[in-house]
Amino acid sequence: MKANVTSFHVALLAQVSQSAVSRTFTPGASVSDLTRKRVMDAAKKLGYRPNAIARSLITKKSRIVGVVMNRLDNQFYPLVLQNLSQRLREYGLHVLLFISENSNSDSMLAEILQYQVDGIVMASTVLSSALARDCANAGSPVVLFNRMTRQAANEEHLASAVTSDNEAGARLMARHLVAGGHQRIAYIAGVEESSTNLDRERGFREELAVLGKRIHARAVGNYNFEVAAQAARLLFSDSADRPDAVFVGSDHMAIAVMDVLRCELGLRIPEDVSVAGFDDVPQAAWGAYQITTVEQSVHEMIEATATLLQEQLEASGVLPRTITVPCRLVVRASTRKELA
Amino acid sequence: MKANVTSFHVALLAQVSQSAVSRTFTPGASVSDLTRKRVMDAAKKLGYRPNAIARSLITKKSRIVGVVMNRLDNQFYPLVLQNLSQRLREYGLHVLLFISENSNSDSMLAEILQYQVDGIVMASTVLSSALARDCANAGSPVVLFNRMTRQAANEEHLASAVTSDNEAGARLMARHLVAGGHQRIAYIAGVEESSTNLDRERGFREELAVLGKRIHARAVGNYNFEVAAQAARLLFSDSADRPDAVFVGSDHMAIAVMDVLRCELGLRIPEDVSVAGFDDVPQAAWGAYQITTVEQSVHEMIEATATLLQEQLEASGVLPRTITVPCRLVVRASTRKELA
DNA sequence: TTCTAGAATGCATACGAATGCACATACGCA
DNA sequence: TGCGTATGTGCATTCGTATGCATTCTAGAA
Repeated sequence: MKANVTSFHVALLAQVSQSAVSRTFTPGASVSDLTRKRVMDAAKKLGYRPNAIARSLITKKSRIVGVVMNRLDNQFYPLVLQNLSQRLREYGLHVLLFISENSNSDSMLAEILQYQVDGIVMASTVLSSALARDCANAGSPVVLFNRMTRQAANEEHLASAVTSDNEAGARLMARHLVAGGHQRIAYIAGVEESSTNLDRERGFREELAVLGKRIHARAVGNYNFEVAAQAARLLFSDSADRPDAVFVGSDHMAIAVMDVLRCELGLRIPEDVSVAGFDDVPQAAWGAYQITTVEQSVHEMIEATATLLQEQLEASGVLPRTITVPCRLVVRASTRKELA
Repeated sequence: MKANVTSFHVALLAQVSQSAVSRTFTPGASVSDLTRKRVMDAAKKLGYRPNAIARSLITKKSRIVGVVMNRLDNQFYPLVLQNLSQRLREYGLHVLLFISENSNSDSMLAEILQYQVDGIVMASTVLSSALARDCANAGSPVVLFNRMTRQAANEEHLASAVTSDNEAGARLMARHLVAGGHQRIAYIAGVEESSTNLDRERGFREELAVLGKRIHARAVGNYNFEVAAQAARLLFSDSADRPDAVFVGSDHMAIAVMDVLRCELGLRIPEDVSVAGFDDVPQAAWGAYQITTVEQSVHEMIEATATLLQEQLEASGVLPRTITVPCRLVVRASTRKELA
């Protein structure tokens, strides 16, 4: 049970200097074939593994990206996490995962920065100006995932961002629902002040207006399963004036809504009421739900995230920027198509 | 934009030695109140954050736990990840996440070990003897999550493990299905050679035998959604001799099975056929599925994992051990209860 | 007042790898 | 032979923090 095999031990056995060992394990360094072979042999014999911690200390590159997520019960985020992890691994980057409980996201950020992460992906909290500045000072570029900073002007140059085109997606859905002949269209919001919700709600409202309609009723689901279920009960409490369509701010919430409508209120979908979601998580395609939704391409969003991270890592001085990924309407069985 | 504030800069400003700064940030070290205050003030003024990398190098404790998972599409694992992350954070540990794609789990392990992780949680691959030994040599205790090593005798002392009592859980389900008067009971396996599947299948088979029944038909779903759907199609291809109950190796697969049975084959659940799962993921409780299942308590399993990790971290020389968490039958609407 | 235990502090070094610099060697060409 | 260039190598230092040791300071007891 040999504890720590260091480059010195390898050097000793290979009869070369420690530098030679280091160079052998540094791509592109100048080492002769003979030396390399001797080092590799000795390393294998001793079971040597370069110490990433020590390497990070001197190179000032930890090859670690901090990823902050909120909760993982909305399946969208596990998918993001999985894709992101695999994509970053191709760059030789690794994911240090933080699940932000409630509000202590600044103490969490402190922990992240202690690890000298090369970058941060925030798919969770809104980043305050102060924190964004902290990260910038610490030399850790930030990519906001699926959310924008509030005060664009001021923080634009502090963090990159990836979002899908929430507004356009919501517009598509507005047109789809109106085309289906729905008259009393309701909206269930996510977290009200979140950029995703603001954009989706704005797009939906404005496109409805263009078509001569308006949001007939509205409730807040907070991107939360239980809260969304409550919102649905609320919206449908007045049986005389119940909506004939509900656009829900996420598939995850839409499922809660559908369960309430069908199991508790005995309504048929889409005969009695249409339900639509947003995200196109795998569950939206499940046989029992078949939710009409707006697809956010996880693949493209991850690609964009990787791009933004990389351009911040490679060259310094590159200004952060925002990439917006297009959305796509996915029509399934949960909404009525023909005019009533 | 000041790049790196080190303990020296703080020491300079606070007019103390670098040691004093270090001690101020080391719980339990000997520092006077006056010194501590001056250091803290200076640190705040400069925005100083201890460098965890440098600290790790000298203390040989990275406070990082490597977590290896397979895919995150089975919701059980995101839940585990979320709970684990939060639980470890209470110990001041952080999660370095690895999603193992297919087979290259040994190259992945090499990467993990380079980061000098304090421990490893494997919720993914079976750990070979060789790799287990590598980890032991590297001083990183391993906790296998939801899986056991194959050759217990030899590796027992190489890795700890947490599993639920898969066999007992499957027995409960066997009794439940038999009590429901089912005659042609089928089983859809997960990954055939996995310890979870072996235990579940054995328990199920043996308890059926005790009750004078046997597995009427069997297919393999590989813990995969699509494969499970195929398995269901296969099992029900002969309409003359179709099962009247299916015990599926995981809820995730059970959902695929239910979709096939209802949407493709037009069968009613549980009137025409009962379906049962394993895990009790949140989706199992969704209105459209309401799956009778065997609960694996994520909470208890995480607690056990944390315990095992901690006892390996604290004291050296403690032998690895296995904790088995009890299962519980959760009866919902997807299985027939009364005798037919 | 003197002595002593204990706390507080600073000095110097260590952790393990990367790298600037100086030097050695090899090769090609005039 | 001589010079210049390219390549390979080792020495010594560096990254930022923790910590053993020696030293100083404080306070309490004799």
